[in-house]
Amino acid sequence: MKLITRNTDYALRAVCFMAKHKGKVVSVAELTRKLRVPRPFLRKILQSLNRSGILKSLRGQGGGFILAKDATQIFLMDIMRIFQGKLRLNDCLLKKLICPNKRSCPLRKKIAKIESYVLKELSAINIASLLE
Amino acid sequence: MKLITRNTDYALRAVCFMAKHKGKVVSVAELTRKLRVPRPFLRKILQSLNRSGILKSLRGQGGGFILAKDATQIFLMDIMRIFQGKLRLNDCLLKKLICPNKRSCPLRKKIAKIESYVLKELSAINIASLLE
DNA sequence: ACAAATGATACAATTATGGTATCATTTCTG
DNA sequence: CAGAAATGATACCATAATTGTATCATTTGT
Ligand code: FES
Ligand code: FES
Repeated sequence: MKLITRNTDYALRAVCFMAKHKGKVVSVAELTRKLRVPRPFLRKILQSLNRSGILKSLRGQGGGFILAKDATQIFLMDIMRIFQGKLRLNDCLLKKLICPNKRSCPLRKKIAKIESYVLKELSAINIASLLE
Repeated sequence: MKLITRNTDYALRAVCFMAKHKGKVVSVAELTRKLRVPRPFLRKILQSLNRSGILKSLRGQGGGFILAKDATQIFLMDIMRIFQGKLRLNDCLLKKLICPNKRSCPLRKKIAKIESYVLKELSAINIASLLE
């Protein structure tokens, strides 16, 4: 069971690279060379990051991508959410067959507690803290 | 991102049912009726639980399955591990491209911490606690 | 005008999940 | 002993999610 999927992974690499070269406009071509990530896939990923406001894009010759905010303001959870959706550990597959009344379902409660912890921790990790 | 997959779910339902009817030998036929789970799939699942020592099976006419241990001694994590493998949140996809030396990789450390928490919590939830 | 970049989007391959089918073996019952 | 009712083992199939590729349109610097 993976917590982080491939596209989140690639996105992280790209964002970290750009954080290390703050202020520089980086093209997909360069990122592909530096990160060894399949180029068309990386493009798609960067476009998502752009739409989500993590990156800004500059079109035309000499264009590329650049961080839209400071590295301390971009969190792991933000990026995960873009590519993996909302973190939902719960959601009760086991409809009422385990617990009599889902209102007070003990399993749901326990899993909800785990979920909120994971969420809190992932939300606290920012890109800047991954560089040093 | 699901924490619990379908087969774990079905397994949980079955085990909970059997825990409620402690001592009774239950056939797949009966479980299928009660849980509304596809029969051949459920068979496969129960056979796994048998091989893993969660259930005992009794073959031949009048046979079926029965819990191999007390419901307080069967933990959510045990069942998850059977169907979903080891919980690995970490494993560094992002090979050395983020962190200079993976020995002291800050991301790995943080994720390892989250993993161990999740593991601990899931390991503490036993079947008996889901019945009441 | 042209080249170099991204935007949008449709399509394809691979893998994981969820599920079915079948035949062999065991055991109870008459 | 014969036959039915159960599981054991295992191969196969279907669907969905993940991981990509390809292509054409648009923007922009020179
Ligand atoms: S197990 Fe789902 S509501 Fe309780
Ligand atoms: S991000 Fe993988 S070793 Fe650090």
